[in-house]
Amino acid sequence: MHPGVRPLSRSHSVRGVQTGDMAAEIHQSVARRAAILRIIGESTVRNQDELVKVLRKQGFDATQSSVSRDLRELGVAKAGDRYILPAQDAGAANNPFAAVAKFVVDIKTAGSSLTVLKTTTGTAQSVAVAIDSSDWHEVVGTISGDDTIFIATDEPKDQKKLRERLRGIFGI
Amino acid sequence: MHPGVRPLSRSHSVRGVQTGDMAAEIHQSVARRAAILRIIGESTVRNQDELVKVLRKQGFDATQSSVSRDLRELGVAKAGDRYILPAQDAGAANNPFAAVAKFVVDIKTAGSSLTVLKTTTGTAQSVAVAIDSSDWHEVVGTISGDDTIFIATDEPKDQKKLRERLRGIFGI
DNA sequence: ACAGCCCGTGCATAATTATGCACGATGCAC
DNA sequence: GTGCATCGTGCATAATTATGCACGGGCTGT
Repeated sequence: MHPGVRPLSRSHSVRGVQTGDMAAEIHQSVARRAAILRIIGESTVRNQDELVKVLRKQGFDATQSSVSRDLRELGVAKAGDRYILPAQDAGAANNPFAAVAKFVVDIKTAGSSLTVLKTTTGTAQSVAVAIDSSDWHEVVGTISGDDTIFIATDEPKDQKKLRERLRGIFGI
Repeated sequence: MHPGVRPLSRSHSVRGVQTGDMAAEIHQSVARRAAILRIIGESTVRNQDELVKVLRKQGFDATQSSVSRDLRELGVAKAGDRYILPAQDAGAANNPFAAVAKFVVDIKTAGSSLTVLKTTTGTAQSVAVAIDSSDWHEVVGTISGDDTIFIATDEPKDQKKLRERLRGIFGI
């Protein structure tokens, strides 16, 4: 057993959570950044100290410096006295998933190399094109049918990384 | 004569300027704010001191504090290391065609009621969903296969109108 | 076991931005 | 003319944000 597996096991036993939450714990800053986007989208945030406090209420401990780095990484802007989310208009223009994300209904894995997406009928190909155009280096290949897409990755960590990314994109 | 008029007269006699420039002089901050928007739109501005310098080169004398107030008033945002203009186009965020337009390869008509779209393989359904979501009142109904979409309209003028609109959207 | 690499983080503080205060200019009413 | 209100401005500095540095954790290879 690798030492890295132990926190995983402890987390499992204390919280009784499922695999999805354990993955979220491994990628702490990923979860925190998602929370930041949500907080800013839902309320007015005027400065980083305020954001630090709101994050703490949601279980994230981070200092102003980490938050500054997060905001920079996320492309969040400050207009006058409040933070605003990255412009969705420009993002949508370059975001291949903007109009096809809604077609994805489920994400599963098969073994350690295959990720399976279920879509609404007849839309798999469009979603697959968006995935292909993203050129993720973890992805070895994709194949799509009518409502199902298979995405092959090499190592287990690649599959895990891909799954987290897809969850973020499709909100599943 | 009011004492306040004297500097104006002196300015006129010394510079030989015209009414336009006198108006610009009266509304100094209005012109400066327009210049700020132009500068930010044309180049990368990283901090307010830099903007003060560029403004000075264009004939505007203002300190960092005035510029800060201008930017606040103009709704200019700072994202990471640069200033960005206020979002001009929120409409694109709601554009259902943003990511599927590229799938359409041809537009034809059949008779006076049918418009036929050809798409890349497997993507017709996604494009049809975007068309349905637009709720154009000229459209009676749509049906899609793998790479073909039929759009029914009632009168010839409706078909013509639809075709022009689709040409505009898909650039064909 | 170790060393090396990479990444995220907090601390301290440099850099940047915002703002309180006082002032000058302008317009208006008397 | 004066007095008052409003506005924009600069100066000084408070508030906010960004970043250099050191550290710890995780991962990989030997």
